[in-house]
Amino acid sequence: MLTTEKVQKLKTEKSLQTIQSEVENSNRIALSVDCVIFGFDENKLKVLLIRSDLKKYHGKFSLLGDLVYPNEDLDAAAYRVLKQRTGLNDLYLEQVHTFGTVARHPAGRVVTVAYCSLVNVQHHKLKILDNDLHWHDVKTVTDLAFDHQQIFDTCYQRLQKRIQEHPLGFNLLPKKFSLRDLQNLYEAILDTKLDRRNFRKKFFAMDFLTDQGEMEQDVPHRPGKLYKFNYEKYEKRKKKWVGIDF
Amino acid sequence: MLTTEKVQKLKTEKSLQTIQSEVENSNRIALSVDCVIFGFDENKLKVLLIRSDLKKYHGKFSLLGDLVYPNEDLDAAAYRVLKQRTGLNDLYLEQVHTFGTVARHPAGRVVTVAYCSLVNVQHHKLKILDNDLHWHDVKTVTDLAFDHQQIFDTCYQRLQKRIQEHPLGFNLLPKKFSLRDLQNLYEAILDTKLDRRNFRKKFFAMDFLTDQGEMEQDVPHRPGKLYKFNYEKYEKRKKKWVGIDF
DNA sequence: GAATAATGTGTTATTTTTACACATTAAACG
DNA sequence: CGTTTAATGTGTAAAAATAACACATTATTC
Repeated sequence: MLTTEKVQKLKTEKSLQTIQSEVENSNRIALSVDCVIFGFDENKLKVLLIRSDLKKYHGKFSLLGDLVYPNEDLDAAAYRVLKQRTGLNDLYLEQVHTFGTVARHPAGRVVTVAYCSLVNVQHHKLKILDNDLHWHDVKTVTDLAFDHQQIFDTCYQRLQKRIQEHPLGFNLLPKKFSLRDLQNLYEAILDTKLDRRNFRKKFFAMDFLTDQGEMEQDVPHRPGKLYKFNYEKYEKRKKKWVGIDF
Repeated sequence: MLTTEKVQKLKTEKSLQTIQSEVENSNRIALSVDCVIFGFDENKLKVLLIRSDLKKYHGKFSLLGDLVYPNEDLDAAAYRVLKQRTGLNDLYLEQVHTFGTVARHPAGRVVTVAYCSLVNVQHHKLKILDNDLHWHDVKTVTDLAFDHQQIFDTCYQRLQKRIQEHPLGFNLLPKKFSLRDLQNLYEAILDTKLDRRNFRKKFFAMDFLTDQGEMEQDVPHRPGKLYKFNYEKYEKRKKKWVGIDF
């Protein structure tokens, strides 16, 4: 693969060949990616799960994962898994954490990199439903296969944190949404109740929502206004967070 | 390594053997850890660097890294590297990000997991100085070997963020420190100037500093009081951050 | 047309953050 | 020893952000 060139071995330096031999099979480890894909539907936060395809974990659910190919970028592997398993592509995907204890996988040493993703359930209908792929209410996620419960918990905590720092939530909503939709989303993700008036004030003050002049349809009560999130405005005004606080 | 048991292959399930074969050599990848170790000295933020031990990057500096052993937990590998290269142990170590583009290492496919660490330069004198191991001012870190510049940048940004959310900074200071020391640390890490009065007010309000009744020694001006960070009090009062803000 | 259930809005009190100035103390220096 | 120097140590007032809280409005349902 690499051109052989004459290299000197100095006291403090190693040749490419030396390193290459260290990178040989004996030191290699299987590497996988696991995707924790959050969605929002019926005012509940959901996560994509499938039946574990490993007999040992028969009946248990697991995250979407697969081995990383030797000639494939890590991030690309995460996108591929998502595409292969769900038919989804073109969405936000963030690396969260790498899990690497020796015994985490029953088939041998497999280090896995967890990715977190947020998709709009309305606009990204699943195209593949193999292995009971389904949206699972995060409130009832327990006892996943492998160490996937730990991975899920880590990603969920990260989501809770990130959602407060960045406008990720809008990826989970339809393009046009009411402020009630938005508040429901935040309440579901943060698992808390928020004051409606202060919530609205907060978001209006940010000034990233544009009034579409449209109203909700088919709601059994006074319809609310529909808004769009203005990414351009957000990008321009993005603030760098400074404030010591713990 | 694993006991062979009779397993049925169902439509949606794989046997351990099937998975094991997938985890075979052809799918394995070399995995390394790289440590970005921050210290603080002479009112400057430093980072531990060594000369790259790879001829191709002769003269360039690099982070402390090594391959992960197949039978070694990922976190353990990071601690081992730190110990082996510097003689240091018993310190805070946090996983930051995993870098996995195909061509990031000239010797072949090597995915690396970056760890970030903060050490007290005063209390953790380096015991090993091979390969020009030294504390390098972060302001002059440029053009590192491999993709280590990117890794360093990522870790530095993470540090800047984490230092504002958690009391990590105290790991970089002597056990007893003046408020000026503390402010210098924050100013160095965040690369900004802070108002002395507001800074003091902030930290006193947190109420995690205990007055040691001692004063600075050998300073060419009015000595300041020395404080200790009270970890117990912090653990009890730790606040969960809630506040949508972006 | 009355009841219902939501949307939509404003004020006040509290807390947090920012900006800013002067007296105090110990060391250094003549 | 007294003066200068360079830092520590403290308080207040304005501004901004947050939290608590109530009532009129609108569309639907019955």
